[in-house]
Amino acid sequence: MTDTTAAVDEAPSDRAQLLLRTLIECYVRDGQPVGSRTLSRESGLSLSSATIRNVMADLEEHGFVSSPHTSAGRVPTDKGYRYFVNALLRYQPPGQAEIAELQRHLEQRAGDPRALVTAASQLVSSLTHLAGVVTVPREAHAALSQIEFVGLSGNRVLAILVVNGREVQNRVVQLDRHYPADELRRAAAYLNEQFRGRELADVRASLVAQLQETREQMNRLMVDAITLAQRAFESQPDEQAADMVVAGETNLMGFAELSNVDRLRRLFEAFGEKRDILHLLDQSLHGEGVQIFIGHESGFTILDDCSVVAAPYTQDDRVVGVVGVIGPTRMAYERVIPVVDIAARMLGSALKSRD
Amino acid sequence: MTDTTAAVDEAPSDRAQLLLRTLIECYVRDGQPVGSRTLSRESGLSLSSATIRNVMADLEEHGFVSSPHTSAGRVPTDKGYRYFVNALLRYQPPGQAEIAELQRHLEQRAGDPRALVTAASQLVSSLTHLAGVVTVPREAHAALSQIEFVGLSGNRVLAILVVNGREVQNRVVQLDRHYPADELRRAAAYLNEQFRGRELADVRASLVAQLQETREQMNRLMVDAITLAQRAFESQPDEQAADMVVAGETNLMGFAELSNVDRLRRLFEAFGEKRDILHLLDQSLHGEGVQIFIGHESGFTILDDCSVVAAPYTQDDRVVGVVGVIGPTRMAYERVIPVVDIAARMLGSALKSRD
DNA sequence: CTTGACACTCGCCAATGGCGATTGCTAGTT
DNA sequence: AACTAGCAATCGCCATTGGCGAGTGTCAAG
Repeated sequence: MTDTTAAVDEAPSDRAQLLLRTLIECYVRDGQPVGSRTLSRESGLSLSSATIRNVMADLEEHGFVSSPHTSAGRVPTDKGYRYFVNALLRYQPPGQAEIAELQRHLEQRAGDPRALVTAASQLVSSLTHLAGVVTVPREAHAALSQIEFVGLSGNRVLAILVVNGREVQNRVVQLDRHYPADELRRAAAYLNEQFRGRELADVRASLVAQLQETREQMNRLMVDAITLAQRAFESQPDEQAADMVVAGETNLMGFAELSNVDRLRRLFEAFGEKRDILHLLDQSLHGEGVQIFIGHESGFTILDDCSVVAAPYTQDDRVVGVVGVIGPTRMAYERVIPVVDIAARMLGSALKSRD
Repeated sequence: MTDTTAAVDEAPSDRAQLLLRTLIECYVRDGQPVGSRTLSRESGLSLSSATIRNVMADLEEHGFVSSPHTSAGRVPTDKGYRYFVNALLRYQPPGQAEIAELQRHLEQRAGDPRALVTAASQLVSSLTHLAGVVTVPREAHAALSQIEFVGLSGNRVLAILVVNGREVQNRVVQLDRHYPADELRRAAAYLNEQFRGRELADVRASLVAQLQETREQMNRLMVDAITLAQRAFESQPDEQAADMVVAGETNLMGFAELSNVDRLRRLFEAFGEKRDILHLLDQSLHGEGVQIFIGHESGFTILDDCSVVAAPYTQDDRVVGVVGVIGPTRMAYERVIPVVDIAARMLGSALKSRD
């Protein structure tokens, strides 16, 4: 323990760091365990393979690499990747052409959040050759621009909410009596005057309060109008439930480490059920900047050989969702991370409500 | 050629038919080539394996079965399946419980075509353990119940079309001048009075005609109203583009014959691109009842070891879409076909506009 | 027409052994 | 003290081998 090399545990020497980086770069490139000979060739250091073997033994002892079996080079562990990502990574941002393409595709869908999210998912997927995952924006910041009612058959009323000046939401409400057209119009006019520009959640709260208040005054018409509105607001649209858009899942087939059909199946089922993945992405929602879950760090065994790179994106300076990619642990982090980062920023600015 | 058995080419004897049926049933059940011994046990006939071998040789000569290699039983060919489906099939309809479940899930989504289609896709998928595919209904039969306009910011107007008394469509139209609220209201009132109950396509045609007519009278207000309406109708909503909903694709992983990751990948990419599959399903649209494409019959090499079972479904006696499943050629046709048939009927009746 | 018998074919599987890549260790070199 | 060359040992990979079993085609006898 009193070694002159001061192996302070956890902190590899400069040389070991360089070798770890080279090893990971080779392994990500070739997908095969990296031996000491290869490393001595590719590291740039002029060291013999024997020396490198010693270093590798240290790295293995500290848990940064491991050998699948006796006579097969070394492979990075999750801990190795983690150290690499935290300390050794040399980012390699996408070229101008790719950024321009990203920009172009997003710009031309400005105004339609759903289309934007789909495009963002496809774009990060195609730029990284991994699976793209983007959660749909939360409507946390939803200012009511306008509300209208349209009577349907059978005591049903269609409520149309225009939110943030551009997004339209429909909700069909089943009522217990028929509301004639002019009553609907008056109710809408009242609500528009009263609540225009306020947050949806805010509006809902006010409605409850007003209903209480007005009911005591026994003003029948008002009570009905407010009841109607309240019904419209309480029926949370289904799409409101947290959701996400996945793109390019098929990119994940063909990675040797996921070629186990059974594992692949469970992974795809996780994409389909969305629940676990959404839960994971939620964690990035509260963080800042790009976040990375390597292998077991995600906490879901389905993602054991996968990493998730995710970044929150904003709408008008408020975090409303996450854009990310899912791929094998062995991914080109130096290229993936900048792509996700940029995509999240661009999605944010494309979502900005500007009127 | 002057054989006493009168092998009139193409028409196997009764005994051969029975054996072909047994062979296919065994093969579908076990997934392994079926030998003469197994067949003599399972066919019910009291024939020795030697006799059966002779029959199999005939069947092979006529192309109904083939042997993967010398000493491995026989496997049905596409032609064998085709004959089986056309002539030998003993349908095995789903039980009451399953039908009730189907009914229940569809009923409770009545009125929301998109949800119905999704549910139908999931249901056929889970009942057959294959991939479910359902095209979204064409809006061929779309009677206008009501139209309303809501002014948005920046000269944009939201047109709300209520169709078939229950379905709601939104279209945002960008106009070249601002339309005040009362003008929008008057335009809507006019259109409702004029066109309520007519087909959308019909309405569109009338609008063009009227525009011509009215323009000559130089009635500015009318022209603007009709122009507005026309804009609303011409902007075909994107969702109108033929689309489909796939469910349970992951069921296809795990079938030995598709376990080739590369083939699986291309199959999944075909699901994602939708184009080819939609094209195939379109063919069922014009047919009647359940239609079956076995192996190469689909014409798409991606589906070479797959069969597609599809049936058109109607809305108010008009064919508007197709419900189907995609699975390996080796599927339990006797169970799958009735399920698809029933699902298509039920989807049709759940879609019926009833007001 | 059917059947039992027989020779033959061929995939599957497990055992085998050589090859090559890589490692840990040790003794020697700088 | 750090590095290196050399060496024995390990182990996966791969092709070969041979035995086993399932199945086939054929043929003569019933």
